[in-house]
Amino acid sequence: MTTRNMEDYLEAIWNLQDKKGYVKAKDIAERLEVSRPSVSGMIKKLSENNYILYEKYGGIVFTEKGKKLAQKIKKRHNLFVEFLKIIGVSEQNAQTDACRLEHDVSPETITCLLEFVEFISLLPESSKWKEYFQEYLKKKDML
Amino acid sequence: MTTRNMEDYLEAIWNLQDKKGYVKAKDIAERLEVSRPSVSGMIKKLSENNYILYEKYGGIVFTEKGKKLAQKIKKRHNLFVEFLKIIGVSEQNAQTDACRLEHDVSPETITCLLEFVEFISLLPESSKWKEYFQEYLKKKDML
DNA sequence: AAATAAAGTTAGGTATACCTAATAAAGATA
DNA sequence: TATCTTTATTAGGTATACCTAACTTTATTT
Repeated sequence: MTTRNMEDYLEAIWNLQDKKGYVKAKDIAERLEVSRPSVSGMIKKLSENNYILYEKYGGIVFTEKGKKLAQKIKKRHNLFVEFLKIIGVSEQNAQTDACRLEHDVSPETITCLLEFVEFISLLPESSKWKEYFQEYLKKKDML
Repeated sequence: MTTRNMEDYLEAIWNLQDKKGYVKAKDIAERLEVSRPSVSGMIKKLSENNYILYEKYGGIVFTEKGKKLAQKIKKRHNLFVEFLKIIGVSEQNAQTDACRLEHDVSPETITCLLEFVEFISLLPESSKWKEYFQEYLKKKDML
């Protein structure tokens, strides 16, 4: 089983891989704001659980299993960010809140949220729901 | 500072208080599916942090501070449940997922979610957004 | 190539939260 | 009231995840 934390590290590694093309323990530490020993420990754990391939002082490479999981986590993260932005949360809070929300949610909720976000995104311009929503918020402000 | 766990216990105590009129450590243990020693430990901690008043082998009473926090947590929980139900999650999953989602979310997200749920709930019947949404899901099913 | 700097690991320790087994207190019943 | 049952606590131990300080390995510079 994967813990919340393993998921966070996998996601961080995925993002670094994506951005820099390689992954250094130091960068993981910086991104997650933890100490380097903490990263060492988690790398060992992820390696033992076959999410990554790793040799001491060497590089980090995803296994198929790890890649699949990392992608899944990343998708879930983006889904939450998208939703949060739809309801008006700022980019920054959307990012940090998504990191917290994305764990331990039932598959049903993921599916529903996905469909809801899709539905909203695909609404025709003419529906104007967003304008209505903003108008609603404005009215509330004035009370 | 309160941890995620303290919040879970406070919420459980609040709900039991509400339902039975009094709170026994045993009931907390059952509701949260933890052992009774775990409950003893948390009761001690909550008491030390002035969220509840407690004496060994005695009853549990909220302080003002504890009451306020418990209410806040409960409201947040209900907000998530409401939202999850709007997007079509079953009552049961909505309840369990809300328990997980309700922690560590930024105030901005709470506000946005609240306003969004309010907005959706107050839409006139004539808006028919729900029908559109269901129709959208049905069409997807058929692909 | 040797010295220095940077990156990674190990050792040892903290905090949270959990558990089982054993013990103590309270409450119910014979 | 004494016994038995239920409930609560303490003792002792596990697992996760974190930290600092000390050490090792790798990489860079001179």
